[in-house]
This record gives sequence, structure tokens and C-alpha cells, in this order.
Amino acid sequence: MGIAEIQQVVVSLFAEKGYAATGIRELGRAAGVNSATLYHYAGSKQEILTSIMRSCLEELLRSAIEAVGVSADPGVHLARLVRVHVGLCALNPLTAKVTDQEIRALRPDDHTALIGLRDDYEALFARVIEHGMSTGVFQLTDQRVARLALLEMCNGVANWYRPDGRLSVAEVQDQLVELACRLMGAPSRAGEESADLPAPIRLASEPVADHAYGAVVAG
Amino acid sequence: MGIAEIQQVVVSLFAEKGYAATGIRELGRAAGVNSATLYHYAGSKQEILTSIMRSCLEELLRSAIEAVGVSADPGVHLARLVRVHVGLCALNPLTAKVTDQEIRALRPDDHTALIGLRDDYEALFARVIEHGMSTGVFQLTDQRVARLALLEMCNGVANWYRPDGRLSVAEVQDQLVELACRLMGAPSRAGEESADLPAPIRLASEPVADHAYGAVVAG
DNA sequence: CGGTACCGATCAATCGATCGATAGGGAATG
DNA sequence: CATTCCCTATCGATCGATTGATCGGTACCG
Repeated sequence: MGIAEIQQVVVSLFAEKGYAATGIRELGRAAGVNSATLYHYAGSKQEILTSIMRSCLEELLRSAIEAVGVSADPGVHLARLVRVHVGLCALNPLTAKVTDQEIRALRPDDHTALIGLRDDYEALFARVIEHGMSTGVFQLTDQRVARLALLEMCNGVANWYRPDGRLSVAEVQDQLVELACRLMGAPSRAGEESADLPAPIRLASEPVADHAYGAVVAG
Repeated sequence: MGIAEIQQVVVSLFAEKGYAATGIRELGRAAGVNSATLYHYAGSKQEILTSIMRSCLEELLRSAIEAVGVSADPGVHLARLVRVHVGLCALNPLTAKVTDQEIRALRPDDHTALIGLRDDYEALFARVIEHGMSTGVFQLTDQRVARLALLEMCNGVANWYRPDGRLSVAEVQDQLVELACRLMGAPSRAGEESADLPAPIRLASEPVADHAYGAVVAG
């Protein structure tokens, strides 16, 4: 038993039932330990959630900054941002879902801090869109609406993609890059942007599979 | 005090904090009544949520069926579906948000029933997309991914649009119809499809404005 | 008098969190 | 080798607070 295993159990249950609807005892039972033991690894229920969300947002921001660090056409920048975002959401769907949905569960200080991270992240998209518009590469009626629509579409991947499903992570990335280019009114970049992009990272908080947490494995 | 006012207060708080994180007493306080009074209007906390969500989903399904009832080009059908969906989400953002996010809070019977409504609704989109593909109007690599991306984009409107903001409902509808056509690889329909579409309906559960519920108005 | 609307008091259950106690392993000491 | 000591990991018991829900009672209206 370690922090990573606890985080995985927590993410499983929070993704399924939500933060407020999941009790400490339920988390402990699913992790196979007494509820009091959880307080040996984290200060509080909130703290567990916060550390999971912070890791996810920081990795998202870090890899996105890296993705637009190279100078390139706005269309390429957009494609790289979408590929990075979809990659993380597809490889870590439950963690991404919890990170996206449970911001409202945070107390003011953590809430402010994580909202700040999210704003920084979205600003990267806004900048690329602005650049694409000023250079005539994108064709949009309203930059803000387009950005929000794009982000909702990409975030949504965490709501429906499952690693053991029909499509590979790379296939979903390809598809969403194509759809994103269409949204922006930009020419399709058929994977040409992804050459030097590092593979998405599996977060420590992401459950490895749908283990029946709480069930004792025979043997 | 009536059912509509209670529903509006409930939707306000559920949209802000979530179903599980909002207590009965808190709902009563915000509505200006004792918590016991709420049980005079509804059988339980669950029942309030269920009735709100059912109304929203039924109106969504009803108006969508009406929208594709006329025989037309798949591109027109798509545009009409998106216009109807975005119209309802933009005019009733908090109700739509709660309906979308709190399905997991429902007990098995209600959960099954409302998931069924949602599946029926999404099947309308699947059918139009299939039709558009078979007639060569849409250009998609994967119909399922495109449908999910489209629905996430449209549902997302409820997460960011506010009626007192910069854009009118009609403007947001126009924008998202345009974006949806791009997603599908279909030619733009510049509002031509909306001629005989009835205006979106304001649901009884949608809060009228951001009244400071719980604050006593002087006078 | 009957019905609707509403409230204070209270129920058992559960909540997040804390406490002292215990068990085991490794390092230090004899 | 045996003993002591400390640290990590874990637990049962329990804290006060809050939860959703129910009850009997009250005020008012027709």
C-alpha cells in the first residue's frame, strides 16, 4: 500500500460517484485498509483530491508549453496542443475527468490556485488562436466561442474514451487533431506535427485497469 | 412559494456545488423555507432532482424529434439538431448543466430511465450522421468519434454560456451550427435551416437571474 | 370543519477526523 | 547474540457535527 495505490482507488471512486458522494470509509474499504490509515498518507480528503488535480493540471500545462515552444505555423501549434491534450485525457481518462469535474469541490485557496493553472493553460490556446487569426490561417467568427468549443470537445475525450476500447490513443489523437483543424477553418495536418512530440505520460493517480477494488483476489 | 421556485433554487445550488454536496437544510434556507417544507412539495431530495432532469431531457428529445421530422438534406437536419440543442442549453444553462452532470447521482431505476432518454436522443444524432455519410454530404473518418465530439461541444455550451453575457442565444446558435457543419465536413448552412424552428423553451426549473437566494430583499 | 402550507423537534445513520494502542522491522547498544 | 529503542504502518473506538427524513402541531383560508 502506497500513495499511488490510494490515489488510484480514490480516482476510481471519485470518477464514478463524485467527491462529495464518496465517504472516507468507502475509500478505505476499496483500498483494503481502515479509513484511519488514509490519514497516515494524506492530511485530509480534500488534500488527496487537490494533489491529484494539481499533478494532472501541472503535467497538462508543462507538456502544452513544451508543445508550443518550437516556432511553427499556428496550424501546427494548434495540432500539437490538441494532440498533447487528447493524449493525456485518453491515457488518463479517470484522472482527467475528476480534475475537470471536481474543481467546485475545492476550498477557496486551492480553488483559486488550480483555477489559475487552468487559466494559464487556456491562455495558450487563446494565443495560438489569436495568432492563427492574425495570420489568416484560421477562419473564425468569434475566437472566444471557438476556443471554448474546442476545449469542451477535447476535454470530452475523458468522458467517453477508455484505453481498453476500440481505438488506440494515437488514433483518437489523430481524429481529434483533424476535427480541431476543421473547427478552426485551417487546413488538415495529417500527423505531420507530431514528429518530435514526446509520448503522453501515465499519471500515478490513474487506475491501471478496472480491478475490482475491494474484492479479495483468490490465492 | 411553489414547485417552480423550489426547482429554481435547487438548480442554482446543484449547478454550483453539486447534488451530493448540497444539503436539504441548505436548499430550504436558500428558498426561504424550513427544510421540512420541501417534503410537502416533493417526496425526497432525489425526486426533486429526477423531475428536473426528466423535464429537461424530455423537452430536449421532443424538440429534437420535431426538428428532424421534416424531410430534408442531412446537413439541414444536423444544423437543426444543433440549433435546438444549443438553444435549450443556452436558454437554460444551469438546468442543462445539472441534467448533464448529475446522472450519476441517481439510484438505479431513475438512472436507467434517464440514460434511456439520453440514448434515444443521441441516436437521433447517430442516424443523421449515418445518413449524411451514406449520401456523401459528410466527410468523416469515424462516425462515433465525430458524434461524441459534436455532442461534447454542444453540451459544453451549458458550462460557459450565460444569458446576461456578450452574445445572444441566437448568436451562439448560429456560431455552433457553423462549427458543427465544419466538424462534419459539410457545407455551411448560414441560418437557412432555422426558418420554421420554434424558439427554444425556458424550463420551469431554470433560475430567472442570479437573485441572491437566501438573502432577504429589503422592503 | 377540512385542506393546504408551513414549522420546530427529533430520529437513526453517516460524515470527516482524531485518538491511543499495537505490531513489526531495522538500527543502535550491550 | 540479545536487548533496547524508534519509526512506519495499521487499526478499533470514538468524537462532534451533519445528513436525509419523519412527526405532531399550528396558522390560515374557504
